[in-house]
Amino acid sequence: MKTRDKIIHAALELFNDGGEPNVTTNHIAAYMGISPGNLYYHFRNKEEIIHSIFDEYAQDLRVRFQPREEAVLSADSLLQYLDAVFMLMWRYRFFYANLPDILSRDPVLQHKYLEAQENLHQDIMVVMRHFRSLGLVTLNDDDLLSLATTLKLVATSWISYQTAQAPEAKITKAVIYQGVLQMLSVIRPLTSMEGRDVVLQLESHYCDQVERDVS
Amino acid sequence: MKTRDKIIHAALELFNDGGEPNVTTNHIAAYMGISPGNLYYHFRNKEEIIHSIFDEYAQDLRVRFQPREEAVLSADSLLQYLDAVFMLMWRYRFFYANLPDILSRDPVLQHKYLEAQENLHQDIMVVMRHFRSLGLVTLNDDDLLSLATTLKLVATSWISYQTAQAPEAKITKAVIYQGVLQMLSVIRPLTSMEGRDVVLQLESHYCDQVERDVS
DNA sequence: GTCTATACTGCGATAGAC
DNA sequence: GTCTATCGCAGTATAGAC
Repeated sequence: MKTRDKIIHAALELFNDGGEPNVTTNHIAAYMGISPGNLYYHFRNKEEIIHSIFDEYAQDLRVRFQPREEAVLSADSLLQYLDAVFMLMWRYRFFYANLPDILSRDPVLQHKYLEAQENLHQDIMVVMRHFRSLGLVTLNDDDLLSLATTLKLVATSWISYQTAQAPEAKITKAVIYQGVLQMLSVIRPLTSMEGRDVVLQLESHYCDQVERDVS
Repeated sequence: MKTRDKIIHAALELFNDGGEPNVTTNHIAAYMGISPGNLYYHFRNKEEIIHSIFDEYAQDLRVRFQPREEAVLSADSLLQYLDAVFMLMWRYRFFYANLPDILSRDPVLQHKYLEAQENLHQDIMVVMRHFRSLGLVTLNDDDLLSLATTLKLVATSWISYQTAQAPEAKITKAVIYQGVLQMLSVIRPLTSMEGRDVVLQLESHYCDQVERDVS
């Protein structure tokens, strides 16, 4: 692997582990056993490293969140869809842990982020309207929008909410799965009979995942 | 007013306005027209200033969130209750904008925060059980807990979620009110007939507030 | 209590040899 | 491409005069 890529991956690892604000370029270099100078040969500055990570993330997000017809048709394929999305959150968790901070320091990144969010919002609305047309939820347009906002908020804030509530605890996959469960608990009261079955199925699956991950 | 208190209030103002990480002790001193040395005569360090602000906040929170019997009995007094709480969020909004960051740098504050949260959680549960016993919502114990989590999450994350979505926009009271509306939209689907009336009343009130604040 | 001046620190970043 | 050495800066914090 190229040094440049190694730097990106080392940085991602350290950011996820220690929080982006606490990881300096020197830390990254030391961790890799290369010199600071070498790091700066490959990247103009720390921002550029973060940008590179974000670009990977945004591309992944875009691909995985692409609404796929089959994902909405069965509980099982919906599950694949959710899994993919939340593994993405896990992989780039440092980002979710300090979003306002990171964005406020970097207008260019802020802009990229907004574009990605816009995209995401469209995709979510498509999926949710699809649910509605299948009769799994019964909501008017306003309620659908509120729900989308709540779900996005839970998803993007879950990690930082949890670290604020239980700081000593590391962010584990179990924490992520609990976030999915929280989202499902928001959706459940809004479902029809058929929809409820799907949600309950998903809930029991993610409960198992939490169990497995804790033990 | 004592210099010490002036420092606290100047810091609160600057933190709210510019974000705590971007405000240094020098900024505070310059803003007040005193010397950095003088500031450090009154406070050992920046942390201690933040602690003082947090102590004021925690005390306010405790008092205002104290469940009052009458607050739950009519939509009107419930509204007083909500207003008081959200004005508190407004007054100390810098805190909500950077919670994970601020806490991760300061274990003592983290601990104080957890105590305050524990308290808050108890109070919320009391209020919600009261709602249930009045027949305004129909939920089992698990659902009640999920709802509490979602509401706390929306409340604590709303400001940072909004700043991430619309960074250039200042945090105004309208933003806070929209947060209340978001919470109400979460509650609405869970209410009984009578409960729904109360929620709708509250929603129309906060809609008016948003309107008024925008214009 | 308040000031001025300054020391200390850690991080971001660069220069120049190899 | 990689290293060593080092600069500059911003922010925290202190010393000592008034």
